Amino acid sequence: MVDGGKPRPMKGIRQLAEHLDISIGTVSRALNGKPDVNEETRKRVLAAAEQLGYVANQSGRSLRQGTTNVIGLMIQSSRETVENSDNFFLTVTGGLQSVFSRHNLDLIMLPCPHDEDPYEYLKRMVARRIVDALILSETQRVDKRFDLLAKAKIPFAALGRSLSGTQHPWADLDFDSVANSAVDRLVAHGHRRIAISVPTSDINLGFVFAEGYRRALQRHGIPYDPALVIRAQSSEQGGYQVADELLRLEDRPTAVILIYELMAIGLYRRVMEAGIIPGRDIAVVGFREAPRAKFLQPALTCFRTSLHDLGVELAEILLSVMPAYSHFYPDTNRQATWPLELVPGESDAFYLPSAK
Amino acid sequence: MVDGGKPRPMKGIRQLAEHLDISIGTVSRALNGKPDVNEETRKRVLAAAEQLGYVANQSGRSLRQGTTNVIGLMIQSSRETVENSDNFFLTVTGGLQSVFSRHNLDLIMLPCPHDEDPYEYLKRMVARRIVDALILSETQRVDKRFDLLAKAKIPFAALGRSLSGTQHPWADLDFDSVANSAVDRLVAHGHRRIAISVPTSDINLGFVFAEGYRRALQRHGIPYDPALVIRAQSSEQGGYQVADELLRLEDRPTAVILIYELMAIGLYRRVMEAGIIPGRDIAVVGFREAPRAKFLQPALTCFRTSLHDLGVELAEILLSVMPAYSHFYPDTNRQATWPLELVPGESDAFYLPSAK
DNA sequence: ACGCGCTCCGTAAACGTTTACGATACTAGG
DNA sequence: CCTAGTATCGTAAACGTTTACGGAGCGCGT
Repeated sequence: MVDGGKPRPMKGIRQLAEHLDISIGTVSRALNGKPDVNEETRKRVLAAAEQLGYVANQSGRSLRQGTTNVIGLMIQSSRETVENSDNFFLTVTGGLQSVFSRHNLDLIMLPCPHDEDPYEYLKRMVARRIVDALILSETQRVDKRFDLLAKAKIPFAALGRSLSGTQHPWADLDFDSVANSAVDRLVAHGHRRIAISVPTSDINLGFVFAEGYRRALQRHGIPYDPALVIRAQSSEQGGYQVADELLRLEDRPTAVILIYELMAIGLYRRVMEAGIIPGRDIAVVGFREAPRAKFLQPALTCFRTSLHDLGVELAEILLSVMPAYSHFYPDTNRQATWPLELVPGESDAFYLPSAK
Repeated sequence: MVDGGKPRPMKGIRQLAEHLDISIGTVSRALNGKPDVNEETRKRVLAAAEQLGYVANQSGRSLRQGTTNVIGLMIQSSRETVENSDNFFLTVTGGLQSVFSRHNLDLIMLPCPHDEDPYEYLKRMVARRIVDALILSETQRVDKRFDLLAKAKIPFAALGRSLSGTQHPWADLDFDSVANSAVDRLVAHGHRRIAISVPTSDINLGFVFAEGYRRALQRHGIPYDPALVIRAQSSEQGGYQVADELLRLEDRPTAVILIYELMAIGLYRRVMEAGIIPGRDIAVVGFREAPRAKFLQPALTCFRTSLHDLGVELAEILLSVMPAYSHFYPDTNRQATWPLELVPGESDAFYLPSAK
């Protein structure tokens, strides 16, 4: 052995260059797949890099080419989110990464602290240029963050819709038609007094959900009663409160649609305390996680989808608005409502006598 | 108005300097609170920076001073994690951030893709120098990642213990004494044949949990039966499978300890299918989330803790091993087992006839 | 022999900061 | 008036990359 074959800690591309006895520029070109470099030397460079464990310093690279190869997913982890979001984000993240990794992009999650204004937090992250592009989640009905990103000219997409940021790219669960189908199904079972739960925050999905519900009622000629739209946290506790509200109503609904399946746990509990059996005395339809719903007693009728695939779609949408990658995804539809599939359970299986 | 008061997009500290008509070095010193700068000019600089919306480019800063002011929390989001971890991470993250933000450190989450080896992923992240320090989670019993970090001389702490990385700093839930207390309580109720669920993966908490269980049995003179230690996913599905296993045993246990409270949903379901009523025919004790457990029917006896405060503790532990911050937390205990508190429910309230 | 094009490689500038160092002005003490 | 000391500021180097540019070597056609 001639000299140090032992991989001592890499300092930078310079060390690698003088170890190979070629210029630093050539090494860089070799590593980055640039055309004008001999295939023979490229192999040597790659081998040496692998052996010495060299990985390009991100700060240097970012500084030079103004790009970080990192995509940020901002999550607010608001109180409500912490209660309800489950592994929603982790699952979507899996889908996102499966696409990003093909382009050597890394995904990081940016959790906005509870006590910081999301807008300010985002502004800070944008200014620090720590990411090349951003994915926003938990979109509000009006959400100033879109204007911020548009003004900063940072590519972005959203996990969820918003009225702000005209025509911004997004992918979102089809809350609208879920509410629609749920009403349809319940009406077909003879129900006409149907309650619905919506989130307490101004998150846009609540509005979309409620609009789908309202539209379905109208289609069936059922009058809209605001008292049946119940705001509650998307948690077991929230489900308990929903049931509480329902029991308090004089003309008690015979069915209820929950925006989050775990709410059913609290709701079941509360109505049973009142001697009411879910699936027999009251119909319940939930949303979003079929495997979980199956284990409730009675099994919750629910809507299922692949959040992973939603992540894939969203990743492609984002890349299609990033100049450096848009040629890979030229004809992408920039706004995707993600379908869900009904999974029948026993929680709404009974028919009201009034139905024929 | 003299000239452009309108904040046009900031290019860098240079623009800011010539706008103020002072040197770039002084601006930098002013912004960073260095001593040798006139208080008067510092005020002017800060005001101008605020007005023009200048924020230091992170790449430039990182390149120069070799520090990023970012802490990474690596999460693996393995299949099992996605099923079970819930908002565990988001809640702990809140605690972490409440400490980090005091030091102007940002926390990002690094989700390792399912199809990538965690070790390789971590190596990549370390080499790219995207973070100053790292927090590992979902620690395996033997976990090579600790050696990697030690070798790379990157400050780190772990959310969870491991046998690797001798004396590495960590904070962890006290799985040991939870299992202990659960057994104590069940034995006091007259149970002697007590099953326990552990994770399917090699995550260390499963071993710790099982050890506490085993130790408690020994203390009570109850023989250890390996058939009663049931490996299952920490999910509703897993709970269902646990119940399945229990029902298949010839000498059926009268009590079961679950490592994750949502497993109770599946377990309840399965045993009720067999005509067995939880809380009457079989005692169930769960773990980790009291507010959720309360809404199960019967309410699950459970152990509660503040994951937020666990995050706070972990953050302080990490900072205490970071040279730049260690003087803030000089006498921190570097290894913290986090206590949990029993929340009695109805799922284990009954006493076996054999108990006096 | 000459010019041209091609392949491959080295040189050096540039990215935006921070910071060591030196320069300047001013104050105080003699 | 001179000097030392202090407060404040400007200058320039350095961090590790990427990349525009030019140069060397070579083959080939005229």
